[in-house]
Amino acid sequence: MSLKIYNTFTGKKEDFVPVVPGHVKMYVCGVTVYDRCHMGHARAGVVFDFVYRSLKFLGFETTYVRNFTDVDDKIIKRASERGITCDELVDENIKAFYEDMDSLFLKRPDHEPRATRYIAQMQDIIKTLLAKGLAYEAGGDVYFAVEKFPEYGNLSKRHLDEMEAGARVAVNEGKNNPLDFALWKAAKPGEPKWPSPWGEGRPGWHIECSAMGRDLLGEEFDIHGGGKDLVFPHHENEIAQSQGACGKPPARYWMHNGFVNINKEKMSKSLGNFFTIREVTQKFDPEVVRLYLLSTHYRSPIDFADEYLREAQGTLDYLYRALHRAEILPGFDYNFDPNKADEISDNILEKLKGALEDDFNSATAVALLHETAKKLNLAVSSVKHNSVGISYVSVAGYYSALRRIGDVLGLFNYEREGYFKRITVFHLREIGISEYEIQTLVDRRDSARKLKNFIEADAIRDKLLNKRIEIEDTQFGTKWWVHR
RNA sequence: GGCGCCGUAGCCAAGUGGUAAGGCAGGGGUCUGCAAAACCCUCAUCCCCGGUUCGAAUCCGGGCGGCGCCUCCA
Repeated sequence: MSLKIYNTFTGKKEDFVPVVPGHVKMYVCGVTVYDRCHMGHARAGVVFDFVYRSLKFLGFETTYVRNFTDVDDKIIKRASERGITCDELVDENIKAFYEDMDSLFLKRPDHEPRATRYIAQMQDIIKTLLAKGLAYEAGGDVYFAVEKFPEYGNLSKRHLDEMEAGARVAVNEGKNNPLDFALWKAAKPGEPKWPSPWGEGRPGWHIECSAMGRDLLGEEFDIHGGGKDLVFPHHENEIAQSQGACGKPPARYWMHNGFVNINKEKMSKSLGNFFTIREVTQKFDPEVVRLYLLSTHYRSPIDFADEYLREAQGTLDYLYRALHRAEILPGFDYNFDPNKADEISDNILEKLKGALEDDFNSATAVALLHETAKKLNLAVSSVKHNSVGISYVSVAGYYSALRRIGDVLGLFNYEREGYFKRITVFHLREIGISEYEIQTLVDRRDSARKLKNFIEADAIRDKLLNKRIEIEDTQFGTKWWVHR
């Protein structure tokens, strides 16, 4: 099998054929940096990070571009409300963006262009469009004339006459057609501005992606991604501009991720039902958030609720426990020769490949995570019970396969016991008990058990359980952890 | 009003022509002093009605229900 990608443009899953064999060029719309990122941004970020990791896993060389929109109406408005400059606002939010996205273990794209650094390239495109008669000037503004571009509406599957009938389009006196959109906006007093052949002003929203995509990836690249809400008008307009100027659509495959919902409704600022990334990662480990977001296919909507995150948390605990059990096995070798485990891991990774090639099916990859962890647990317990040499090979095979799946999903970033230490510290502070206190109680219970004083031992266990500390008696001694 | 998506077990969620992945919850076990953890077993015929087909959750038509876009938005 080979990679198949659902293309919004055709509405079908298609065989993926890159412009340059073996090399994928991908452009994903980033954020407008006027505020902190919410879970919707997290989903788009995680989804395309997963796509990026998948492409690499599948053996493609990949060039990934994700932009920042750092000039825009909302930025101007917010900066003036707060009494700071646009630059200050932008810098602050880019910094916050990196804190949030880094916390979610997103790999940095190869290029992260900012719109304001591409003013000249945008103006070049606008000049071309004017020269071709696809755009017109109106009092310092420049608009794209949608009627001059016959393919307009092909991406979002709508037609000009239908949209005009919709009548929800704002009327602007400068425009010939209410659906025409701004390529260049004349500057109002106090706004950021750049000189141009049409007077001082600033670029319209859509033109930046046309300019940056072309500059960094060329006139025709492979994948263009973003949230579903960008299909219209943003990507539709981007195609109009780029194709209008260059003669061909900028990208071959258009990928759009579904929304994050709250109670089945779109999370949005206007509904006031949104959560910022930092609010969520304060309650749940970022890897839990990743695992949850990837447990549903990227095109489907995903409902967001603590209850669901808690389930993902349970799964992540289970996975880390399985890894940990293998790691503490006497004689476990982190540097085990992977060739010896080939048959096992190859088989699993072949399945992973199948899932990724099927339009990046992360949900199936997550299922594979479960299956592999279960087999790892079995292999570990068989080693414990009869120490047959061959089982070590199985342990190594399942262990490395599990980690490999985790890599593609962006999980298991915490080394060895790091994950458990992290959640322990996090929750103990919340519960208000120290590790020392816990260990003292655990030791007292062990003494009681040795004397077969089970009433005392169980009383201590209950006491710990009340503090959400769970006890596990193993052949290697008594372990405890925070029950979440 | 136009366009589009979706409807799989109590819940979450894959599967898009050959007789339903995975997870949570539930039930029954193994292990354990008892637990916990882990493992094993168990738990659906795919919104409704027609049609195409040897065969459909999967294709077509019609309903019903939910959601999204058409305005800034991941």
